[in-house]
Amino acid sequence: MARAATTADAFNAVAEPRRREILDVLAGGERTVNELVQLLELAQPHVSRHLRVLREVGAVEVRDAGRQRVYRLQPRALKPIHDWVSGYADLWAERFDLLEGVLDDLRNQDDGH
Amino acid sequence: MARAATTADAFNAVAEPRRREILDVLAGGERTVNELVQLLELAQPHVSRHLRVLREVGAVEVRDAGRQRVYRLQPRALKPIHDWVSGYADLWAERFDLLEGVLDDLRNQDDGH
DNA sequence: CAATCGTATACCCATATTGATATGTAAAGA
DNA sequence: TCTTTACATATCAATATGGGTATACGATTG
Repeated sequence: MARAATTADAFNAVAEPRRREILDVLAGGERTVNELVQLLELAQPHVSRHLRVLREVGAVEVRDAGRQRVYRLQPRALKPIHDWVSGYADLWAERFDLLEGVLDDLRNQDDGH
Repeated sequence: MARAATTADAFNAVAEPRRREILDVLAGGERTVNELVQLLELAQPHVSRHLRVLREVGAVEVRDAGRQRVYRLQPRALKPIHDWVSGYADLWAERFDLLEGVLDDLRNQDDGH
């Protein structure tokens, strides 16, 4: 069995840095494929394929405008990621680091004896 | 060129559901490899390899305890993910959805004429 | 020292990937 | 209608993957 498809879920889709860049650009407003090509300095077919992946996980939506296709962000698709990682956000807060330090010290003292 | 390595960064490491499960378990406290094997119902070599990936991105740390190896969470490694996705968190808030709806309506009216 | 336990690593396989390039297609313009 | 524009898709190559299984290795135990 191979690695999960990038279209499997938002986690996989967003693992690719280029796709995160695309989303970052779209966060600033709708964009045409060509606009993305120029902004990201990527080949057009690559942009199209990245957009396809993002579409399949629901992170972007398309709208036809003549012979252009306008993509826009659909940030809700990122919510599962946010929900998951937020559960860890507390754990690296400073106060927890301090606590962790204390606990480490206690452990080391135990090891020492 | 193939897909980026899972060890390239936290985003890639965490794209695998099994690795997220491992982190979720470790969020509850340190665990031995065997404990993870039993909790996750995965083959031991697979757990070991997943742990290796998580180690390489700094998401877990190991401690030797006799012939066992105790893994613990290092949540700081997930901070880049949280930082990135938090930028989108506002965008799916209800009030923004409402605003978005209004904007869509306006756009459609324009298209109609 | 031999046997066993707890982990890590090596190997094989099937698969999905990204980049590059070429080609197909629908819309707009001459 | 022919051409150009704007995208999407197909194909090829190289590669990293995760699962399965076998095996190697260090620590503990007898």
